[in-house]
Amino acid sequence: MSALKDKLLLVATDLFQTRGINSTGVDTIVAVAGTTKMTLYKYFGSKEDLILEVLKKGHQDFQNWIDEKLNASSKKPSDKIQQLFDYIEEWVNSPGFIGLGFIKASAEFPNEENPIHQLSSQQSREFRQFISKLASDASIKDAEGLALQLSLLFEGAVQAEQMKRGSGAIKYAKKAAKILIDGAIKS
Amino acid sequence: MSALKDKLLLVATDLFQTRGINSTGVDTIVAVAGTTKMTLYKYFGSKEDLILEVLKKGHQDFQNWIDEKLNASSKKPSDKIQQLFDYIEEWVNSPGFIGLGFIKASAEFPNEENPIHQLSSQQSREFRQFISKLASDASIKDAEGLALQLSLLFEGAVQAEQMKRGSGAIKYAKKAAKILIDGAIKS
DNA sequence: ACAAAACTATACATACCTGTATATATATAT
DNA sequence: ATATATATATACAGGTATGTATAGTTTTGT
Repeated sequence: MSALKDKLLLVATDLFQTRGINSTGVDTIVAVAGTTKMTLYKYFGSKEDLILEVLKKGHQDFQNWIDEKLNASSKKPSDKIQQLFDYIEEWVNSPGFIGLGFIKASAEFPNEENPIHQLSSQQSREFRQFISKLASDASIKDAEGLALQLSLLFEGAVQAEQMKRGSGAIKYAKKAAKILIDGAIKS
Repeated sequence: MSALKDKLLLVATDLFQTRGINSTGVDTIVAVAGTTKMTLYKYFGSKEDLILEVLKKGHQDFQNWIDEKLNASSKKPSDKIQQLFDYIEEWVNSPGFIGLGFIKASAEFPNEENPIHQLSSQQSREFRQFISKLASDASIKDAEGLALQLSLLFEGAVQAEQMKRGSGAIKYAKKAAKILIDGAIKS
């Protein structure tokens, strides 16, 4: 990957999250990245392409991070799901945290036929399935139901944190997750 | 209130939710409302003013609706909080449901100094305080903690439903809410 | 009927947006 | 060294955005 393409993705990710996607023009992106529009349009055919790549990279980075953390800490399935929100909390409270791309993107592109909306929707679904697998590995009966509940807490907390840094939402989301997981294990 | 102003608010509310706020121009709004820009700018000094009024009206309407439902059904505080998600489910599944304005608005205007963001943030806080009062009336100890958790479920479910109608998120949010409320009562 | 208010129609100023055309400069590789 | 790929600089086309200016029409109240 070219250094400039990387820089453009990085800058766009940050600007999209802090100023909004529609409110961030390509002129601003190239100015901050220290390059020109010609270069941006060489690597990304359109602004839509850039947005899609930003979303893909953000989602991959997050999934890889969480995956590594879970694999490094424990091999026991029932531990993994219990630790999920510990790592989410760590991620939310890390200095570089700027939120989740697909939450903002789905709000800014609500039309279900829009490719950006479709990708956002898919990423939300993928993360839910990831939780669902953790749950079913831990022998939880209604794994999908629990996964949906935990994803609501997760997305709600990230949204709250995007809205106001240091909201403390993640702390209570974690407590709620523990209660729901314990309840799902026993039943 | 003038009939045209009302119509403009109604049309703007719908278009903002279904197409996004930044993606909806005032020309589109007046065309759908069947009037002209001159009239829009007579009632609303700017597009920002219109957005703010749309948000205020949407929040008031929702709060009034939920308030009435809760007051009509029961006078017992401990019943009210238990029924909260029943009515939220009814609201989400009602035909005219288009989501919550402040969720989309805070995503589209992430800058904390922006008046639209500030209003969104305030409305989210107000609804959380509303839940908190229900909880403390029901003699729940950590009323604020529970209120935060329930608001995460609520906003997460509405977001999921905005993303994809018929997601079923609210059904599981309701189940989760029941577990969390029962847990908070006993402790 | 007549005056005031409300509303429409239309054109426009100004600014910004995405995307491209053209020409030039700078690395890199063989 | 020389060709090739990479990047810059700049201007501009075409579209759309918000907001206003100006003039005409319709409705309403008395």
